[in-house]
Amino acid sequence: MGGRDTTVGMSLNDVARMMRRDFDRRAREQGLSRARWQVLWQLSRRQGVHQAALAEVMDLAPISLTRQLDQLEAEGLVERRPDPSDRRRRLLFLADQARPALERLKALAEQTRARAFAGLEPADIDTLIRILAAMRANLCDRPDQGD
Amino acid sequence: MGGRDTTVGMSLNDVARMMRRDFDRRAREQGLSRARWQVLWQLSRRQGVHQAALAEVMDLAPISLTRQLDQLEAEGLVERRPDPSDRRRRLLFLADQARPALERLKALAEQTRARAFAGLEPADIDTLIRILAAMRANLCDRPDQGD
DNA sequence: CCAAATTCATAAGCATGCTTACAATAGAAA
DNA sequence: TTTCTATTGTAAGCATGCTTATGAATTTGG
Repeated sequence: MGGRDTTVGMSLNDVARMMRRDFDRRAREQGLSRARWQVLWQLSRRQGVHQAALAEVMDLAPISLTRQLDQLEAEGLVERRPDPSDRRRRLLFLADQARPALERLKALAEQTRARAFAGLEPADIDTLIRILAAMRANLCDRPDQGD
Repeated sequence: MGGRDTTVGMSLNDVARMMRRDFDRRAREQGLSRARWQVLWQLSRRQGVHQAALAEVMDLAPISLTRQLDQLEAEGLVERRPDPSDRRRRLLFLADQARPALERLKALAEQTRARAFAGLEPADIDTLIRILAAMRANLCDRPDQGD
């Protein structure tokens, strides 16, 4: 059937989903979804980016980010300011008010990580990192490959 | 920053997303999305399951599966028959008409797999399989862990 | 400098997942 | 048997991603 290798991809997907789900379950009690937390997390280290650049970094369609930002701005967790040098742009800033939630969620991510990697040798984790980096390089851009 | 390990989880998620995206791009030209293809694929090896069981296997909420099946049934790719022994249930069958598409999509999945794992040693792939299995076991069920 | 092409943010509308709620049915308890 | 409980499939409505389209602003070519 040749399905074994195909199954690796599925397993990868499964495990990624299980990690997301574990984190979501924790984050939910904090009133922040993963999607929203990731915006805050990226923003915390890129104060002043404009939306298109942040969408690029997050590998999200700009419109998808727009909607998250609408919500986060309405809740006072994010601030959008006009860019004086380009009136199309809006520059993004993390509101100080978002910091505590950000820290809480970071701790939750650590819990999920700890659970997922429990019992694995550091060497295994290093190997995983190396494999994932190679796979990422293989899959980057160039939409015409595969055989 | 302590962020390195958290980043492994993110990388895993990223790579899984990149694989999904690569496959989606290929599958799109066939008129079948990943979500729909996965239903057919699972069904092909589980003829006659009922919906709740299939949802369980696919780790999907039953209602999510219901909608896919509505569509697939309307297109003649899936057949729903009443279960004579339980009138609540509807048993699922893959229509013969779905076989060719299924085979095509399986080939596409193989292309994505080949691209993702290009240049990796078989030993690395085995390691990846082992690590993913361990992680899966770590993350299975039991919603109260993590520290 | 002006017209054309590009970029930015956003809207409209679809796809697919979820939670919650419900009616029909099956099974267990009495 | 009758009643209570659990299971099955589904509806309604939300969350979050996407594609495609659009207006405003910028950049580029001439």
